Amino acid sequence: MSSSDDDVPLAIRGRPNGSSPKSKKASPKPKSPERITKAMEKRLDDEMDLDTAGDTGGIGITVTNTSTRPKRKSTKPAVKNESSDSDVPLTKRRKPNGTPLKSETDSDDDVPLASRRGAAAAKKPSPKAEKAEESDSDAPLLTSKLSPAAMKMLQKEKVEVEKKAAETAKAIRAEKNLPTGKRKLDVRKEEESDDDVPLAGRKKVAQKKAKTGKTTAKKVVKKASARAGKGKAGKGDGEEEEEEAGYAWWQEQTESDGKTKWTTLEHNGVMFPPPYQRLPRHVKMRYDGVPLTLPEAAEEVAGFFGAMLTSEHVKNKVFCDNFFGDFLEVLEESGGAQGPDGQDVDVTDFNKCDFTPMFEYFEAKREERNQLTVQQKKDLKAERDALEEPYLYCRLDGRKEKVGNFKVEPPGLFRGRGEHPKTGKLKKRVMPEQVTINIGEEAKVPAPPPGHKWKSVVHKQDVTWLAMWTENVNDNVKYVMLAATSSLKGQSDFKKFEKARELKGVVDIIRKDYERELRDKSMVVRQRATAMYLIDKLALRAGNAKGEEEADTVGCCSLKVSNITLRKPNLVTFDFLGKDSIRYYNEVAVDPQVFTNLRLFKARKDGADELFDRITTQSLNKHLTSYLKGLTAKVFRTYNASWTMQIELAKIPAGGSVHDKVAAYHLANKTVAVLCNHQRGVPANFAQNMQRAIDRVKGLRYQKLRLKRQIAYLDPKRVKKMPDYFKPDPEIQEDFDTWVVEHQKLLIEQEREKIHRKFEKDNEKQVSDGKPELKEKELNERLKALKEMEKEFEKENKTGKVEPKTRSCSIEKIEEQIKKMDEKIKKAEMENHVKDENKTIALGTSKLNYIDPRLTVMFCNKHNVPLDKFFPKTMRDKFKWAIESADETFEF
DNA sequence: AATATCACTTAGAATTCTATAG
DNA sequence: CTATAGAATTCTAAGTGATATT
Repeated sequence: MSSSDDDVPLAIRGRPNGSSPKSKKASPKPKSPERITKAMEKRLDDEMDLDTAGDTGGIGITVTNTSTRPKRKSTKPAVKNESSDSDVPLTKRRKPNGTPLKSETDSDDDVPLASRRGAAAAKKPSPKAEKAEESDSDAPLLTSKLSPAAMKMLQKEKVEVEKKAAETAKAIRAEKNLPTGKRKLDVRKEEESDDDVPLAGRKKVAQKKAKTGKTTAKKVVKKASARAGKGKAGKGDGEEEEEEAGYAWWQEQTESDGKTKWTTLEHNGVMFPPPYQRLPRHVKMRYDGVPLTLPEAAEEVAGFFGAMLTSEHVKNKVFCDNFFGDFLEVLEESGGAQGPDGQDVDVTDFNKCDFTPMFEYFEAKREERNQLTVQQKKDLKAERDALEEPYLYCRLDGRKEKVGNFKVEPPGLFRGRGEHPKTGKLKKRVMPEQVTINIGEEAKVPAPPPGHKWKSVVHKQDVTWLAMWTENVNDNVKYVMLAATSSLKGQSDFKKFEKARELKGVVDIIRKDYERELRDKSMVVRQRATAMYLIDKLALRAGNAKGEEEADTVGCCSLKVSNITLRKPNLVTFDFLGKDSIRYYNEVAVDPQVFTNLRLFKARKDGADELFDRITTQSLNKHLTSYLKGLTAKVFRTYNASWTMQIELAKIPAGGSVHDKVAAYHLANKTVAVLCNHQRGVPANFAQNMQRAIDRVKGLRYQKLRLKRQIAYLDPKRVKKMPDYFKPDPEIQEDFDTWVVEHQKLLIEQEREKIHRKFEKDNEKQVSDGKPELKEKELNERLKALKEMEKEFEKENKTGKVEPKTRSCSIEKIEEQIKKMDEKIKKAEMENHVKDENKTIALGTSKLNYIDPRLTVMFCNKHNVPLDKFFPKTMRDKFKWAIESADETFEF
């Protein structure tokens, strides 16, 4: 059983000397020397800074010694019983957020599909980590998991990809009549001037014009016909449609100064959550077995926890402590708890609290809601929709635009990810008095709820938010902004991808520069070059400094010494918690100079010290800006993701079914997701579902065998002629005789249920038709079929033959059926395999944020695949600009 | 220069909807 | 038709990076 679970609940880390809540950690003096000498590099070899453990061949993992583990590791939970976690079903295991050592690895795995790579899988540190390791062969990573030969292939491929990138860059510059020289000054100037074109490159405009002309024309036709068809549907009809169609900003060439986001803005403010409704009197939490009567405010907070009893959060000590602390505070403020006789009860011990009555009440409520008829549900929904209606849209510069999160976040318990020190704290109800409204000067200010007023009303035209408040747990600002489908968001999305495409034009120079600077004498330069290398090759995030009161996670610039392990000759193991406390685990063969540098940066530091102690994200970004205005570390992620996608998509051959194309696209998508380390938790009952799916396929194989056995029945000579053909598929051969009996029982059982259900239904019908109920006799009559089945199975098991049900059944027809069955089996098996492979990989994030949507449009056009195979409704809305401006010729 | 503030994008989990296998 | 699995959507936390402040 995974011991990684044990890492979840940790004691709250005390914050020394009441530093200001938001202060970022004070950067200590750099420990690394300012200049690097040859001697220092030489000396590295004499120092014991490398892990010498392990034979070279192995993926054997070096266990970092305890002193270099992050603090987080060494802080052991005060109370922790090992056994409690082992009760958690496999499938509910939490992802390993705790940077477990390899040795803590779960040896038992989530029921794997047959094809699991043996040794490698067994050694994996955790399911999460596995993903990182299992990087697809196409991922631009040099993963040491692979055989030396495969590694070489990979390396070669990576080189190819970069070569291609360099060629592209040169081509771009050549097109601009620029020298292809190294002097970046020239390039920089050009890029900068180019950047003044706010949207697409000027050259593209003409091309786009032509394209969009087409679509516009089409639309006009459609609209006209729609109007004609509707006839007298309404006079404002045409106008309405114009409204809904939205603003095709990508067809305009208007330049904005990039500062002003709007000139007029009207909206209806925000929607507050409904007020708290008290629980029925009989629903009470218990304290030491005694039902408590709580004041309204305290009851609400208790309910927040009570509703979560099945969540993983309640197993987290920090979460419980934080909740309980805040609960007690509210309880005291609101007057305290009473027992059944009205006596005061002093609540002090979390462990004496029992929230199950509340939990059960909420569950019952939910079930009740579930039981409503379809119509009732519809009515309820309509009611809700009517309430939301006023907030759905705003009017920005006269245009109707969709608003995103117009609902004020309801109170609840803060669900911080990973080891967030504040997780579980009470998120208080937001009052109108805390909300600032941003709206046009001319516009009518939305009325605050009766008896309340807004904190303030502002008219900031340089921002896009409509309303704002500060949340109480982390003092973070929450904004109400437009939806992703809005033109404002669309434009900035477009700009993001255009910036990444601009990077194409300079990326080769940047790469040459940092490769050279890997050997620079200056520590600052060398650290910067090394960080650039990691950001570029591994798509690491920038890694801004973080505060004391946040989860302890890192990105590139904030990597700690303990996050990397080095093994000669040039293997680096990255193991750290990144954004959202998602583990990044990767073993990579790096450029030898990078390896040397990392050794140098680690030298004479503690595990908790910063690896890159002389650079910051700001200094790194400042440097990047000198190549290209607006170039920052995050652009590399976008660039590498989209570029990788383009390369992967280009590999997909023409021809084949739509199904094949879809699968191939998803595979390309997966490559990108792995590159970006996008992971997801395995759904609670994944293993169970998987097993069911596998059993279903086995069942199909048996059905296939039965078809063959029909042939055996019709033409017994064949069995002699080709005995192998009549054997069960190899996949079910093992213990077939035992299995098949079990399976047959199951089939009979299923049939029995079916008959029962049918009987009951028929009975209901009889009753509603005013006829007498069916007799028990009738049921028994029907159940006789089961006996028949049983007999047939017995006979089949003896003879290996099945009598066809229908007379007119030719061998040819049966063979046809077998073929169909084979296809069905193959498809189901493929799907199961993919499902298992992707169980921990989140494809959505890269599709939504990193892969230029025009690539998907290009792919669909080129291969004639409907776009909705990849973009669901909301994405099609969000990427409307891409859908209407790209065709099969688009190149990132 | 450090750091605080602000605005915005990116992210996985949780919830709701829906398609389809049974 | 209905239960369920998976897809889609919603929610809000957690990043990045620009700019203001000290």
